[in-house]
Amino acid sequence: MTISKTYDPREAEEKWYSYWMEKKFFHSEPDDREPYTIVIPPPNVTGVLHMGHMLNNTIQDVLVRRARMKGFNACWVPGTDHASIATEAKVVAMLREKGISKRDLTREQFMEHAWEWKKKYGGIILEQLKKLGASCDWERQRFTMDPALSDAVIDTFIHLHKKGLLYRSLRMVNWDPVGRTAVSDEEVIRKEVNQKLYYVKYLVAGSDPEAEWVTIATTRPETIMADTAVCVNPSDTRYTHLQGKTLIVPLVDRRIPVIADDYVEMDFGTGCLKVTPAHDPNDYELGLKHGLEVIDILTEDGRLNEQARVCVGEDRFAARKEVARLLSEAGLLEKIEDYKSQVGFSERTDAVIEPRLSLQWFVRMKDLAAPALEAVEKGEVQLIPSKFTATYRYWMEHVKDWCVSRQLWWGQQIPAWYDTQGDYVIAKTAEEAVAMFAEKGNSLTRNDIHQDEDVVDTWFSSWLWPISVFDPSVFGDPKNPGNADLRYYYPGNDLVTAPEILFFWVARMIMAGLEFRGEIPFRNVYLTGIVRDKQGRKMSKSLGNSPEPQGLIDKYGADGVRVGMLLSSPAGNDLLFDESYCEQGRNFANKIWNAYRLIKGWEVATAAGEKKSATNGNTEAIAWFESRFRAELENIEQLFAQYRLSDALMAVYKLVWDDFCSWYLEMIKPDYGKPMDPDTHGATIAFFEDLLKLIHPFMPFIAEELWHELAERDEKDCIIVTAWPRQQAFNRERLDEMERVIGVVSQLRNIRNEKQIPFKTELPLSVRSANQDMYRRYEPVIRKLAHTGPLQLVNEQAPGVAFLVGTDEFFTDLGSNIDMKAERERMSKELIYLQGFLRSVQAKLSNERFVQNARPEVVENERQKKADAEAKINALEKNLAGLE
RNA sequence: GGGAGCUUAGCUCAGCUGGUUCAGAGCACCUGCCUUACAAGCAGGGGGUCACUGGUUCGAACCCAGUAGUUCCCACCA
Repeated sequence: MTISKTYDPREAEEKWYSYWMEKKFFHSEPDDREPYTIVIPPPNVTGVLHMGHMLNNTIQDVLVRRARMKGFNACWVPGTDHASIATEAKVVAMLREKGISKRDLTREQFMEHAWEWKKKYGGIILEQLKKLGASCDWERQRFTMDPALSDAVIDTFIHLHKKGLLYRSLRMVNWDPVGRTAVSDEEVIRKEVNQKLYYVKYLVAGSDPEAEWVTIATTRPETIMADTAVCVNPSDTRYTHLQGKTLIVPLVDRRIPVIADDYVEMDFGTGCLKVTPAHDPNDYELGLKHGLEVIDILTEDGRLNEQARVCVGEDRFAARKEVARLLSEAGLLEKIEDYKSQVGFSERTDAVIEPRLSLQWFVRMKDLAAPALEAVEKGEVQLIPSKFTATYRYWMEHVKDWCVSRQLWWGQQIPAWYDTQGDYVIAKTAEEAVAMFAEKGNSLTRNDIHQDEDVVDTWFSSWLWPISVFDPSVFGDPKNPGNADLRYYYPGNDLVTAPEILFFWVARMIMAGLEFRGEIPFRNVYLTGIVRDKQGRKMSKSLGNSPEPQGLIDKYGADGVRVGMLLSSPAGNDLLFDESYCEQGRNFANKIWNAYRLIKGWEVATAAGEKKSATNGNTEAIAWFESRFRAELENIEQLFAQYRLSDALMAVYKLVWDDFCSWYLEMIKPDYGKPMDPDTHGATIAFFEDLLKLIHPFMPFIAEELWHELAERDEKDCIIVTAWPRQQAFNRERLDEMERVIGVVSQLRNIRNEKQIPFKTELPLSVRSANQDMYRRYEPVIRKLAHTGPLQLVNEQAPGVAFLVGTDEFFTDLGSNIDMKAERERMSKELIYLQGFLRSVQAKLSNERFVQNARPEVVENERQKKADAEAKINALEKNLAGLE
C-alpha cells in the first residue's frame, strides 16, 4: 500500500468528528472526577462564523481537549444568544421583503415569524463550529430564549425589584432610532465625526431687530425649534446685559428666556448655549434646574414631529440641512465652520444615537459592582492578561445604572403589570399580579391590567448564562433535580472572550454570579485579541477584508487553520491575520504525516542478532529523546499554566519538527533496505504516540487519524480521551551530552557547506578532550549524521581543520582541500573575539565592587566563564601555531 | 481632556527577580541540495545603536524621569 506524500485533511476531519460524536466523547455528566467547565460566549443566533469566532473557539477547544486528556470531566457548553435588537432588525427586514410591516402584526404573530426565522437560520454558526473541530457537548446546547432560561430571566428581574435594585424612571436615555428602542450606555459607540458648527442669530425680543441679537454655535440646528432657553455663564461680562431678557427662537418665533449657569464654558463657540431639554442630556439637567419647558420635536424613528412646526415629517439629518437653509434665507445664519466631535452610534444598528426622554427600567449597579470588583481585585476571578484589571476597576468604580428595557418584542417581556391608572406591580403571571393589586387594596380583574410591552436587554439574559445553562431555575429550586449539574459544574474554570465585551458581559456575569448564586461564575477570563488584517484594520464585513472561514478550512484543513489562528496570538494581543500562518499550520500537519510515513515504512527485524540497539547509537538516541521530551513537557505545562497557548504550540512544533524529525529520526533511521531493531522501533512508536498527545489539543484531526494508524485500537481507544503524558524526571546530563554531539555534527555540516564537500564523502574526525569516553559512546551517531570515519581519540593536535565544541577540540583532515590562509583567518577572528570576551570577564572580576555586591553564584559563574575562555584561547592558540 | 499599554531582526512577537557567550523564536530572505518520510522538504547562512535623551547601579533590553511615535479604554464642551 502506498501512502500519500501529503496529508489530506478532508476525509479524516469528517470521519473523526462524527466518530467522536457517535461515541459521545464530547458529552459530560457529573461523576466523581473533577469537572472542567467552559461555557461558550454564545454567538448571535443569526450570525455567521467570522475570524473572531475562529480564534475564540480554537482557544476554547484547545483548553477543553487538554483538560479532557488530563482526566478532568470536561464540559464545554455551546449555545446561542437571541440578540434582541440585531435579530429583531433582521426579522423586520425579512418581513418587509415579504411586504409585511411589523406594525400590522400582533405581538404573537410577530413572535411566530421570529421563531420561524430562528429555526431556519439559528443553527448555522454552530454547524460551522463543528467543522473547526469544536468539542462542545452538543447535548447541552442552550439558547438564551429557551423557555426555562427565559423563566430565569423573569425570576431575576423580580428578585432585583424586591431587593430594590430595579426601578422605573423617566430619564434621558440613548435612543436608537433605527432599532426604535432604548439602549444602554455600553451599547453606544463613540466615534469622531466631521461635523459643521452653525452660528445662528437669536434676536432679542422687544428691541430693534436689526440692533440686538446673540449668536449661538450649534451642531444641531434642527433642534432649535425645541429650544426653551439660552444659557450664558453668569460671570461672562459680554452677556451680563442680556440676563433676564427674552430671545426669539428663529423660524418659530417662540419667546425664550436667557438664563445663567456655570455649566456654560465661556470660551467655547460664542459662549452662548441654546438649551434643548428634550434632546440633550445636559440641557435636560439644566432644564430641571431652571424649571424649563420640555418640547420634544422628534419621533421614535428620528423624524421631526408636529411640535417642530418646521420640516415636519423629515428625517433629522435632512432637517438639519433644511433648517440651515431656512436660517440662511432668513439672514439668521452667520457662518458655518467645520468641526470635529464625538458622536454616539448604536452598537447594533450603527444608527446615530438620539438622547430621548422616556420611561425605562433601570438596574441600580453600585451595590452589584462592588463585590464584582472585589472578586477580581482579590484574584478570585483572574483576568488574563492582567493588564485589563485596571480598566475593569475603572469601569466598576464609575458604573452607571443600567437601562434594561428595550422597546422590542424579541426577548423576555418585562413582568410589570399596570392598571389603568398606570400603577404597577412586578409579578411572574397575570394571576399573581391581580393578587398583588388586591393586596394593595386595588381590586381588579385580569382584564383590567396589562403587561409592560417592552422586553429586557439581551445582556440581562446573557449575564445569567454560566448559571442558566446548567440550572435554569438559577436560584437553585430544591424541587428541580437539575441543580445537581449546577452544583457540579459551577463555577466554571475558564471563560474565553474578546476584551470588547469585558463590561457588557464579563463584568455583569460576575455580578450576576455573586448576586444570584453567591459565587463567582468562573475563575479565569482569557481575553483574546481582535483579529485584524495585515494592515492592522479590524476585520469586518463592510471592509470585505475577512476571509471566509470555511474557505480557509477547505484550503488548509481545520488543523492548519487552528494552528494558523494560534501561532501569533498571545492573550490580549491583537492578531494580524495572514493566510500564511494557516499555510504554516498545513505544512506542520504534513510534516507530522511524513514522520508517520517514515515510521510506517520500517521493516522490523525479528532475527535475534538484530535486536540490540546498543552498537548503532540508538540507545543514546532513545535515552536522549526520552529526556528531551520530558524536559519540553515540563516547559509546555508551564506555558499552559500561564495561558501562553501560542508559545505552547510553538514548543510542540519545535519538539516535533526539530528534535524528533530532524534529529531523533535521522539518528535512528536504518540504512536503506536494512530492518529496524524491535527495541528502537517500540521506543519510537511510543515517542510518536506521546507527541501526538501533545499535538491533539491543537490539531485534533491529524492526531486522531495517526493515533489509529500507528496501532490497532479498541473502539474507545481514541486520542481524544487518552491520558495526557505524565511529567517525569529527566536526565540533564543526557541532554548536555547530546547538545555537544549536535554541536559536532553542525560544525561538520558547516565545514562541508563551506568547502563544498558532498555528504557522500567521508570525513575523518579526531577529538582531543577530557570527555573522550563520552564521544566514543556517541560515535555511531556522529558517524551517521555527519558521515565521518571512525572517531580517533588523540592527545595532541591533529592535522586538518580544527574546531571547538565547548572546550573539546576536533580535527578533520581534508587533505589538500584546505585553504590554510582562510583557516588561519577564521581562527584568528574567533581568537580575537574570545580575547575580548575574556577581558570583559576579567574586568568584572577585578572590580572589587562587583565581587562584593553581586550574588555569589553570579560571581562564581563569571569565574567559570573566565576559565572556559582561557581554555578555549589556549586551544585555539596552539592550533593556530600548528597551522604555521 | 483623563487613564492604560506598546516601541527588540524585513514581518509577527518572546525575553521572568537587572547578571549564563543575552540580544532570541517563528516566518520571510540568501546559498547549496529533487539524499530511497516530507521541495508543503533537507543542510547551512546573513540580518538588530533593544524608539530617543538623561539618570540609578559594579552591571540596564529590563529600574526611574523626560521626549517622540503608536494602540486601546474612558469622558456631556454645545
